Amino acid sequence: MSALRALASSLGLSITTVSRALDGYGDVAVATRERVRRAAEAANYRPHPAARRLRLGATETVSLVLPGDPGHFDEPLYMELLAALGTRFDAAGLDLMVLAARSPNEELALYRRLVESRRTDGIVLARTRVDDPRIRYLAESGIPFVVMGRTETRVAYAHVDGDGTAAFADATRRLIALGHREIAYVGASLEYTFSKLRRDGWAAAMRDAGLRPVHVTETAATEEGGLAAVRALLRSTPRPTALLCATDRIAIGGLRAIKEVGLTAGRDVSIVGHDNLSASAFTEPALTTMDLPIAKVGTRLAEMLLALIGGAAARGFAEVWPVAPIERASTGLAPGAGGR
Amino acid sequence: MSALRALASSLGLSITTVSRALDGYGDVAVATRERVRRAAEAANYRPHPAARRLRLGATETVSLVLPGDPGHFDEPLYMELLAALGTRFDAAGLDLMVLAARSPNEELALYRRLVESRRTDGIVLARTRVDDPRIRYLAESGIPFVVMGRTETRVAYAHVDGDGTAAFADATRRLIALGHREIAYVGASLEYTFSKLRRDGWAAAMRDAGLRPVHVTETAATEEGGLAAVRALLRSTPRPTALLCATDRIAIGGLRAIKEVGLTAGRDVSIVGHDNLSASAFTEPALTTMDLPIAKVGTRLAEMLLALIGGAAARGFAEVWPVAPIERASTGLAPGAGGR
DNA sequence: CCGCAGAACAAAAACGTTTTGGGAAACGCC
DNA sequence: GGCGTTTCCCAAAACGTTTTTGTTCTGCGG
Repeated sequence: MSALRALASSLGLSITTVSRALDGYGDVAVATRERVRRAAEAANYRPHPAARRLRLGATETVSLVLPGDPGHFDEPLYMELLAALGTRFDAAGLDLMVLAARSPNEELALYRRLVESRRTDGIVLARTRVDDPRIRYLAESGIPFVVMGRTETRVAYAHVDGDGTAAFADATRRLIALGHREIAYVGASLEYTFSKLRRDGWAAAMRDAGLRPVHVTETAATEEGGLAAVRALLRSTPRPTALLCATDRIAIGGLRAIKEVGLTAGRDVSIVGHDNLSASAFTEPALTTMDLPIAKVGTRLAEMLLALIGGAAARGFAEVWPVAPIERASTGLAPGAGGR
Repeated sequence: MSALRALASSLGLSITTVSRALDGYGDVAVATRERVRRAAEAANYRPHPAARRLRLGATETVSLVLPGDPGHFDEPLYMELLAALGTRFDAAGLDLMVLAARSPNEELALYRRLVESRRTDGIVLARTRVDDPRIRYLAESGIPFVVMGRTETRVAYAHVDGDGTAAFADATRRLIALGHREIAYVGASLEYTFSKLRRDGWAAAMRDAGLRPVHVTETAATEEGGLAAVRALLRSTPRPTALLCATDRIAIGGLRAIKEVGLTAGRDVSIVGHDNLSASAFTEPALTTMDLPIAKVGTRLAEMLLALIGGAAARGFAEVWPVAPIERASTGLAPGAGGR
């Protein structure tokens, strides 16, 4: 016998009344409502989720797809994002489901399957590309979704992102103030929006200062990628005296490249990252970086998605948050720039 | 009209036949089955999950709770585990749901809610403690669950773990062979099984070599924790010449402590970690560490859980995998040990 | 005293599947 | 030709809720 039915008959009531009492409807006497509530509490009653979902036509579930970029998804940031999303959604009574794409090309198909199978009320999407077919598809499908990051599109989509452009422009200006002139940008593939935006910030600040933004490298957003890219950069002439890296992982690889050629980071070559990984405070020298409060971003994204599921329009939800600079020892005066 | 009903009527069949055709039952003519399959394909039909789950009495969902240890859960390992679990469960048609505990004390309550609300067919549990109430509860509740790691209990529970004891014993022996005598263990809290087991391996190898395992430190499994712990150790007399750290994050903090006092890791002090984080290959010097293939562990755990859900008994599922040593530059001959 | 409104509860439908228990037609066998 | 067996299909029940649509009182105004 269904749990609800058992509860009802034990109380001598109909399941209708019990259900409505638990949902706090007004058409059940206060005394009865309380009696039902206590009994439900005592019996530890919970409505059967599948039954509820079937009846309601809602899945009470939101989903996130881990990008299928082998070796790239392991960024600690995702963990923090997941945790924040999880707690917020849980508080709202929604389940958070995670899928993993096996490869980048499989990703779109996964999203497609997700919405077609009607297993989810909403989707959280991250690691955006400048031209992002996933976002196009989701927007077209009409399913509520929120995005961590940005993309280039004319349709409105709910998102939160760090202001990488401003942050990298600021960082560039700070380096210029320290006397640097040859400042390189070491980015991830520019098809990723975050990488492109950060490059734009760097390039704009360079031009504003009358400098030419010549050194641009695209590489994998890993330590290995950073190592290879910076190795190459340090062989170019004129040799950059400062390196603006799109991520901390790239910068950590860059640090090693600097050491490899006998230079000292923070003195001969300044280097800056982004993400403020926990390891970045412990590199040698400690890495200058930038910080976006991922947990807060996650919570905000969750709230946006809840609103969208509730029927709100995506149009109002577009937020670009400031990124906090974190100065550490890996940046300093340009060599030969003279005292402070 | 339900999708199934629509499909059936468009084919001039009953929903029974369509359902059975799609499930590949033998009591529907091959021709009909194919016809149905093609039509379903064309209509992009998927059974409504909630309806299916209600009827089947299965949630087709498994869950994992992110430990509510603020600042501790961000270990990249979890990401890799999640990805592996996700792909394997997805292949089996199960959804992977993640919850996040807000604090360690809230964790047990979360598991309780999880099983009581009947929202999940199985649970994956990680970050085990020597005395782990979560495992006791789950075992008692009868829900299928698998564990990454071990715990001390008399009940059988399905698990996969790295053989930290053997790995740390081996590492200790290697350090002894390099001439080290004062070898310290820098662990996480010993209430975590992994930390206790690794300490046991170290201690056993020390005693086997006639050395006294005196230097044991418990600290947070973070870079900060490692920094503080190693700082203290380097002030003790006799000063350890080698440090066996329970995790890479601890070791990364330790590296900085070594540098702080003007010593050189790999020459004056050897240091070893565990986890083989991507950053560990890029520390200065590169960190000697150990590697457990987390993705494979995840896949295996998923398979175990599938078997358990299928009715298998937990008794047979207990695996302890070897951990591969990764030699890098942070270990070397003990000072004054004389050439090889 | 009649009728009516409101309060408190209940019967039944609906959500979209899967599966049980047939049932009709075709077939093989004596 | 009758009879059991297969083969193929279907009607209906069931899963456990929520919600729609009543129904039965009670109290009250006229």
